[in-house]
Amino acid sequence: MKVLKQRSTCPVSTSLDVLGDKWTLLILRDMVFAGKSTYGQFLQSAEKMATNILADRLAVLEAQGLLTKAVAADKKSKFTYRLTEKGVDVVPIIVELILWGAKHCPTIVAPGLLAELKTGKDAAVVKYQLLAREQALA
Amino acid sequence: MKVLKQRSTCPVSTSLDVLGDKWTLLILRDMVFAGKSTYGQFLQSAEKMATNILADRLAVLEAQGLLTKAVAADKKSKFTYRLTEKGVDVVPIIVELILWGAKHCPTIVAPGLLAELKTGKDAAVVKYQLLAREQALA
DNA sequence: TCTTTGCACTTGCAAATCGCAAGCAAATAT
DNA sequence: ATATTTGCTTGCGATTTGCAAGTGCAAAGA
Repeated sequence: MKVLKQRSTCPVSTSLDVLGDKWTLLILRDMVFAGKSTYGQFLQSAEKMATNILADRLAVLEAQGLLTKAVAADKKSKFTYRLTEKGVDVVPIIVELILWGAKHCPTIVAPGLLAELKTGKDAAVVKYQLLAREQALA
Repeated sequence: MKVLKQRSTCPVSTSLDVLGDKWTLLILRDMVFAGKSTYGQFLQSAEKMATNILADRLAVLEAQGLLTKAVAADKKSKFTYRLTEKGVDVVPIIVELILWGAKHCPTIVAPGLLAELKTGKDAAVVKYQLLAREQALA
């Protein structure tokens, strides 16, 4: 079981203890905005994360209760990762990262999504959280 | 000059290229919510970051245009770091980290701040961004 | 003037983490 | 029976981190 060190009792610090690295939030992004749920799908992202890092981060996220791991419905040799409520709650953080990146860095965002976030951020957050919950039941 | 590698054109990824580590956002937190502006003040935080890491992150943040470095008004041997607009724009990200951490991890938040964020998040974001801009002029 | 103190880093080094390539075992597919 | 897919694990060199100590400069004190 993965144990994380808590550096202080500040909420920003404790959040970063879990989410503060270059890969963890990309996994959650893929689950929320690309509907991904398996190890193989996560590996195919543009950022090309290493297999050992992916395995490690999935274990941490499961240990921290942001996602659950279950045998896939179609294949016994496959696992399906789904977001818990604690995981669904990071959607607002990802949304803010999208907005900041889109504004200040050279990026490519799906134009529909960006417009949606700019005109009604709160509604969009609720929508993607609902979508994520629905996938968790599938 | 610090050069950052961009892993993809996804805005989440590019944001994490700059902000995605355990320390950078703590510096910005200290500037926004604790009014800190000097090397020595950053070192005094509860998380005890190493001096070389702090120097490196300040250089990256300056190179990336999130903050500016200037000789302090009172002492020529001191530097003052101030947020740019690009830096002020990360306030919403920090706010979401506070809310997630406060909800899901054992943390200690100033009760007034937490209530403020929960009852009127957008207003609170605007308020702390204004405060940060005022400090940047001081 | 000479010394001391405070501030902002820099340096050195062991330890931890990362990136990359390869290997492995169980479940399917052919 | 053999090959492929899937989800990891292992090894290892390179990079990054954490910790302690040192450096350079300006201002203050004696």
